Amino acid sequence: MSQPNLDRRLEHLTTTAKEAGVKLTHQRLEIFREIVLSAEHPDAETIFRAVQKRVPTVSLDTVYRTLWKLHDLGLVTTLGPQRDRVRFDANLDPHHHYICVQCGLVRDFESSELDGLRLPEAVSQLGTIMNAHVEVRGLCSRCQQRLPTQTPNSNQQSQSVP
Amino acid sequence: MSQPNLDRRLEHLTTTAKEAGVKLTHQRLEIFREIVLSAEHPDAETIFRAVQKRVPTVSLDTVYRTLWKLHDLGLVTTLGPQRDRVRFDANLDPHHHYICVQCGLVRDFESSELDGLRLPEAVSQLGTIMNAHVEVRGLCSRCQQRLPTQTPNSNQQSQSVP
DNA sequence: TCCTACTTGCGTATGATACGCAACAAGGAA
DNA sequence: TTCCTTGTTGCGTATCATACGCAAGTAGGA
Repeated sequence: MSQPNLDRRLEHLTTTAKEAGVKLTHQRLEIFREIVLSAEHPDAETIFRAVQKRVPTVSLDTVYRTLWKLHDLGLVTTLGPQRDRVRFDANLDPHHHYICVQCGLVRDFESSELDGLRLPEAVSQLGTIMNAHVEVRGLCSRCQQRLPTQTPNSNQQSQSVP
Repeated sequence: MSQPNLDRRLEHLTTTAKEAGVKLTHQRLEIFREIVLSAEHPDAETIFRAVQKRVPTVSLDTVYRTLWKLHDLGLVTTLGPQRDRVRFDANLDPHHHYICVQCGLVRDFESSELDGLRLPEAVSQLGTIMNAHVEVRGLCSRCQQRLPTQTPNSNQQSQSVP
């Protein structure tokens, strides 16, 4: 990520934090910088080690809490099923996934149109391609109903991609 | 899943197991049935509880081992990053993921063509749609090089979708 | 500069997952 | 059918990621 881009992200962080009444501590800044600058989708442990070099007293727990805080603020997202364990799938036919961000429900759906996706050139330069599928995230109808007359905020993010 | 479909899957299991010299124990049969019959992409714990009703002495550990065994045989796949912790992603722009099944490396790639995916009707009946992205799995070039002159077998599966 | 609510770090708890080992059973051989 | 051999199971326990409670600390508005 380029410097002006980083600056823009940091500005966004500042604004969002202020709006939410969240304090911008040294630790949080460093953790955010680390994840923004990384192209690796690092996990908490990795971020911890990186940040530790510049803030030796930071604790792993703070990294975890900060990451979920950033997540709640909509500043980062997670890969794969949320806060969840590995799940197994016996469906070997081509299919795609719908994942509820609230309860973790996963449903398959089929689409011959999507099965035949044409991937950009760039992808094949990363390595071999074993398969490709679409992952859709949203709030399942059951969870929608359960939500009282509550502001569609607090814990679900409403931004873009995983 | 329908009965004839289940039968077909069980037959496939039998064949594959025999070829691999893997024994078909009562436990394994029940665990496989359970996961094949479920539309929920259950995790190990869930499968364990279900199987336990019919095989009270089964252990959770056996469920784990069986699931990974089935996985190694190419009979089931996992959702999201493999055998891995949750990973964080700071990239909020529309993008897609390339995931190495060997080392867990994740790379983003962009494609305006893929960004504008048209999802089938059926999906919107499952719930709201917050976002959709493509997940590609394969063996990254680095892992390809590392692999000695080894049969492309053992631990990577080469079948279809997550 | 002062206050106060939000944060941090630490110790520890929890929860998922895996490993070693001895008892055990699948399934081919006799 | 009975007998072996080898892969499996269950158990106890280890490991690893992640989260929580609390007292000390600090950001940032008054």
